[in-house]
Amino acid sequence: MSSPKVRVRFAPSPTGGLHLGGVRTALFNYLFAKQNDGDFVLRIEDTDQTRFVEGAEQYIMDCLAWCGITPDEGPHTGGHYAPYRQSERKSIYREYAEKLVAQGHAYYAFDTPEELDAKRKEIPNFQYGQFYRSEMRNSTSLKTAEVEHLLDQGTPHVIRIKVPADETVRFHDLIRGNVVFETNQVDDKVLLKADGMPTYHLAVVVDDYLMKITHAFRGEEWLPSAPVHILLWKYLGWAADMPHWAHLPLILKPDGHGKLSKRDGARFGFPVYAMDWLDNKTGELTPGFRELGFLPEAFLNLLAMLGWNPGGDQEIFSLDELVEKFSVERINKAGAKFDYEKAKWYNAEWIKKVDAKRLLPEAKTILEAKGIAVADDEKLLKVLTLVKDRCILLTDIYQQAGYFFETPKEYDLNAVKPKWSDTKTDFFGSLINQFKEVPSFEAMQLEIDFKYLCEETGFKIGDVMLPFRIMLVGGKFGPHVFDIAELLGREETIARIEKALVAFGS
RNA sequence: GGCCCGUUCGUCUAGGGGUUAGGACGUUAGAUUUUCAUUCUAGAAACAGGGGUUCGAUUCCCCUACGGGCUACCA
Repeated sequence: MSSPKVRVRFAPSPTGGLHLGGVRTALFNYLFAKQNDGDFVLRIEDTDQTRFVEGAEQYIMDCLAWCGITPDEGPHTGGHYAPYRQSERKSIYREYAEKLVAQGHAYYAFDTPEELDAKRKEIPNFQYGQFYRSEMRNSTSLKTAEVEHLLDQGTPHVIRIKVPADETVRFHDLIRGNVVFETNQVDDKVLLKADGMPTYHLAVVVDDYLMKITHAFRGEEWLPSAPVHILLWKYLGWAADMPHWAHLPLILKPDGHGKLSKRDGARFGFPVYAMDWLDNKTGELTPGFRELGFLPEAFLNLLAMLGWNPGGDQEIFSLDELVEKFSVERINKAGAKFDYEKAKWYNAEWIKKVDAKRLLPEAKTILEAKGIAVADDEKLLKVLTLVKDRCILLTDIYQQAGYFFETPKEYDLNAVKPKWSDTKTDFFGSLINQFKEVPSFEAMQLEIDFKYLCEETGFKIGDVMLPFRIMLVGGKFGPHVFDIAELLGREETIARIEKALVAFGS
């Protein structure tokens, strides 16, 4: 019998922005699926109605689309296993929970939140499980008649798994090897909440089964609850179909204290979310990698290298290469601290690597945001070719390319004024005349003429080169001056010299 | 506290019973670029500690320490 088609899922909760770790989980799922000609499923885990955030689901879709790892099935795409939102699957879960109760693997519990709180205060290290189960109000401790009465009255209740005593749960993790838990340490997790919604624990098992998921990649934070899931797979009679587990190492804060969270962005000065996230309630904007100027290629690349590597010296990988080279065996066990400096390096490498044409849409957006409307794509393309290697973030395009489309508003006068003189004014006057007559306005020719004029007037090239740059650019940066002049064209170059002469002379 | 997972330069990591422990980011120094960035060259920088096993452990085993995760009618 051949093994079933590989199917993986990315199952986020729509509770806000999608952070780094989430995208990496999605990426690893995607890589594994595509490498094995499998399906990548998006499932929205919106079973907690108190944490549901409007717009978060669309945001997640947009993030995946931006990254280029779009799901084969999902709430927007559809698929054979729809619906893909757990809230829309609500009616499915009760049946399985009740089945577990009937089999004695789960039970009704009537404890109120207040009662649970009290118990937790009273008993240190309280666990709702075999040791205290009998002290609580549930169908294992109450008389059958009383349970029926409570049920008939519609008393709010949950269904909890009945974790057995003195058993050992063993399972194989693709990343960690054999993992062992003693059931005595596992508590009776709630499976079905009082509002009729399943908890993650029930929903993930039922849906993974129903959706024929073969491999489950998720964060390491889920490792402690894995025994509950394993038990559920067994009790539901689906053990043979249980997916292979792979618990991914966490992405940690740069200072190594805890897993990376949304708040760390502001604290360390880097983005944590994939894209800008606007909290409609507080109006708070959490910046994203996309808006800060990251290329999705770079974002994915750096994420992939956080916890995985193919073994060689190569560090730059396209998505296709990642799909080809990815292997679960080479995922690390230890958590990785996020390093923003290295993240920026990946981005700079990708900007260099990518064709200028690829940058066109982003460049236009960035320039337009600064009030520069680019009509001439050809010119922008030439400009980008000239300056893209000098950009670390896409947003650097404004500084590096803006002056090609806009006369400098300010000049770095400190770099010129102290050494300015009337003779320099004369020099540039002559330069204007020369530029007016140059037959073809090309960088090479301009440079030759410029140098010739220097010789003629007795200026050292260095003395007039920098002022010339500042006239055209505004500051001490940018590619070769004569390349800039050529692109600016005769008219604009001369206009800028004339304008700057006024500023420098005053 | 309990349980689980982990531990190679500051960071991401390669390696693996005998190696000058390799690469990358960052950092330092120099070269190039008559601006800045790039680029190039060189340098500093690591096997958490203690016990075993072994002729030999950074590598295998155990313990300790440290780090992380979980411990909700959140995921």
